[in-house]
Amino acid sequence: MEENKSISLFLIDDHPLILEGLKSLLATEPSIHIIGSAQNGLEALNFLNANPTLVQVVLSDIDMDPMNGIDLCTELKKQANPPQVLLLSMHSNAVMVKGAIVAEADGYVVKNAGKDELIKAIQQVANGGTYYSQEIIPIIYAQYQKEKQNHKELAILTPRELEILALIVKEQTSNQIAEQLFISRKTVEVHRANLLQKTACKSTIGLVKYAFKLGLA
Amino acid sequence: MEENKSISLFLIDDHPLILEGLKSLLATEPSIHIIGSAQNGLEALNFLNANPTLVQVVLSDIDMDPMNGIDLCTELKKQANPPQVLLLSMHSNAVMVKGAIVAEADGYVVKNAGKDELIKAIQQVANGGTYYSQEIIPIIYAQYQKEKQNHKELAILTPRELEILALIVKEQTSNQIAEQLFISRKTVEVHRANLLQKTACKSTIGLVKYAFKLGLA
DNA sequence: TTTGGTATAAGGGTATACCCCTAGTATATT
DNA sequence: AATATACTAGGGGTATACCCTTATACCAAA
Repeated sequence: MEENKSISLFLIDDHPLILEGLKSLLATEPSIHIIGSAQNGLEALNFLNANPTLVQVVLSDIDMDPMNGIDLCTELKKQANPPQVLLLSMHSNAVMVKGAIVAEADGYVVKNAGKDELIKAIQQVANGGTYYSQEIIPIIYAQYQKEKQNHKELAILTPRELEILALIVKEQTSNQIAEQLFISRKTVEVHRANLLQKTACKSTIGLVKYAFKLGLA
Repeated sequence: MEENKSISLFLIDDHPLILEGLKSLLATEPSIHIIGSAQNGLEALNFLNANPTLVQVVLSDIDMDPMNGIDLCTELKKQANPPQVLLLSMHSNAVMVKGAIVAEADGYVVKNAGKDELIKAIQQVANGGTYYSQEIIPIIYAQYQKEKQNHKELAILTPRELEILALIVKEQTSNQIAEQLFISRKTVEVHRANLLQKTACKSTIGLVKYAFKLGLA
């Protein structure tokens, strides 16, 4: 079942210029015919829900509002006979790629791919396969490891320690934190000491930087 | 001098898909003919230097490497008879727009503009005019004010104070900073006091947050 | 030439951060 | 029942941060 019939494609991108560009680009490819297009995930979802089984492959940008490409994919894949979803993105952003995988996207193509690669990706997912641009794979892996690391580090800190860290970042002294939490200043100091030890920081300044790095501030 | 002759255009975008898309898009417009294209600023600059007076309008993306669209524009505008430069961007990012203005770009079109708007922009800059997408203007203004504020705050701090702030963020104590800068611990403490006073912070923690906010860390 | 800003330095004082130690209580986990 | 972990709390000590005031030297702008 290579390409006996032409593939029905639905295009989604919030930038009209790119949308029109992709249309022109793919218009010359006989194995693909474009059913329609939308400028955001919500609009696309409405069309696809109203016309099920019409579209084989959905080619969607990720950055959109309302409803980005990943959320659209998640919604589509909940259905009984979902179309194949091929996501397009500007960036080789690992978080996005991870999101795409979680959303069960059938493929992920970066925009600095060529026309040939795009067409190959469309054909591949249309045939029930997957297509992820080669270059993103190492990036996902690295970022994935890093994220795992962050979560592990956060898990070390107890709820109380996180609470106190938050107050430290708010420029509160140990005395103020103690009053606020109805505990002794000494207890706060114990938590501080544990925070320093667990995070391997030399001083409160390190804790603040740590909080920033983990996005707690 | 409306459009007696067709406009010679040079296209630059690092994403082949978008580049090819734009080509297809503009190919149908009789008032414009595409001379050539490049995938980054450096490549474009080389071509344009080798072939001066050939190109009337340069339509360039901003995010590129090596040499982004703004730097390319700056370089081009240094020359005797520079082409008109129309910049394209994904984002209505104020910093970029400001950069474009500083670089003396003749226009700035966001990618969620339509084909008609793009052609209008090209024609307008080809005729010696300028074209900035309507929607970005309020955003520039707001961000511009904010930036001015940031710069004003930064300007308050003397070079020495910035130097010491950087060391504070690196978790150095006053004694360590003093040793490192071959000055007295007391002097460092004076600088700290001035930093706290100028930034209206309560403690070193505030200074660290301040440094983060201003992108110094 | 005076004025103002910057950088330097010092003495003296209090509050805070951080170090060492011990130790009770509650809640899970095994 | 025993063990582990989190949270609580104390005593005692040193280093650091931060507050007050005063003071000198340099340089540039008014």
